[in-house]
Amino acid sequence: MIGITNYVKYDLPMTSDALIDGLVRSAFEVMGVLTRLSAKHDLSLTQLRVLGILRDRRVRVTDLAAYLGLDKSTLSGLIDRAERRGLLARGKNPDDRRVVEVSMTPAGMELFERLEAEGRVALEPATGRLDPKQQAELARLLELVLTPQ
Amino acid sequence: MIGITNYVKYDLPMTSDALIDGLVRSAFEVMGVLTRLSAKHDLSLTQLRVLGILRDRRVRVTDLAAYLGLDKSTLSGLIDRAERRGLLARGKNPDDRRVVEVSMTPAGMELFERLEAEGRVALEPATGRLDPKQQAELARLLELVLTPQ
DNA sequence: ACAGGTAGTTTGGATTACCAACTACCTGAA
DNA sequence: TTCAGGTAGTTGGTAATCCAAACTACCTGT
Repeated sequence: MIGITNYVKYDLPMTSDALIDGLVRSAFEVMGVLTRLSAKHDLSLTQLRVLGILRDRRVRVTDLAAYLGLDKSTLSGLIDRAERRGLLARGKNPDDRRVVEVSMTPAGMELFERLEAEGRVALEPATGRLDPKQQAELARLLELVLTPQ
Repeated sequence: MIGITNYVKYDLPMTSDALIDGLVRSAFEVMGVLTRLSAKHDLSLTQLRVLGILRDRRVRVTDLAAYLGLDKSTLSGLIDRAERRGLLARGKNPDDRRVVEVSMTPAGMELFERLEAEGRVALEPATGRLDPKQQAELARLLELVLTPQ
């Protein structure tokens, strides 16, 4: 039994607490920055995220909901408000008239690009603590962690 | 003018898009995991965060609000609900009777520890894509990025 | 042609968040 | 000692976010 226990123990992928802790803390840090940034422009974090997704795409509501892990009904209201502000537009799909395709307006694009630039500046104090080589290494490791499979 | 432009350009701390992108994407990834985890136990992300903060501390409402970047009134309701569920407790400070100190109950502690373990498992697919050496390196770089100054 | 399924919206309710106003309490200066 | 002004937290009002269930409009296969 002891042998089996040890086998299982050493066979387990032992992720260090430090890594989990770092990932969670950096997540909260980044979300804090993005939340403050969005709030400054009267956007919610989810709205910002939607803008980011629609940046170079035109997406149907169902796909947007699936991607964000939200209910379609949640998106309805969110899109309503963004449309009223002129940031997003609803479009019909001629092949299937049930489908609503959401896309960015020029105003939405402009706002998103401004937010993006401000985000870069806001994260600078953090990223600036690494030298270029470390930045590249961190980017590489995050890419690895994020890549499915 | 060209000279000045170039000077400014090269003097700027140029953070690569890849790093910003990685940080933001990993933040959303981690928040997604934590959100699903919290939801499974009928907690909000903020409640989970409060539990994490109170894990080994007893904190006054004002400090909690400042730390989370939220209004005190937001905390009032959140603490109400958590108290009603038996996860948190309000305590009086004898030195200053205006102060309310929030602390975790044993039930809150137990729930948080369960969440913590589940979080480790939920993040395993991501962290498991790195070998132990890479995990340590990523943890080190994140620590650097997160450390003020 | 129509039964059953899919895409979105609407409605209702809980939570989260803010601000402003309020209560209770503390502190320092007269 | 007193009391004016400040601080800690709560309450009430409003808006946004989110979900689930019910609904409308539309598509698809038999």
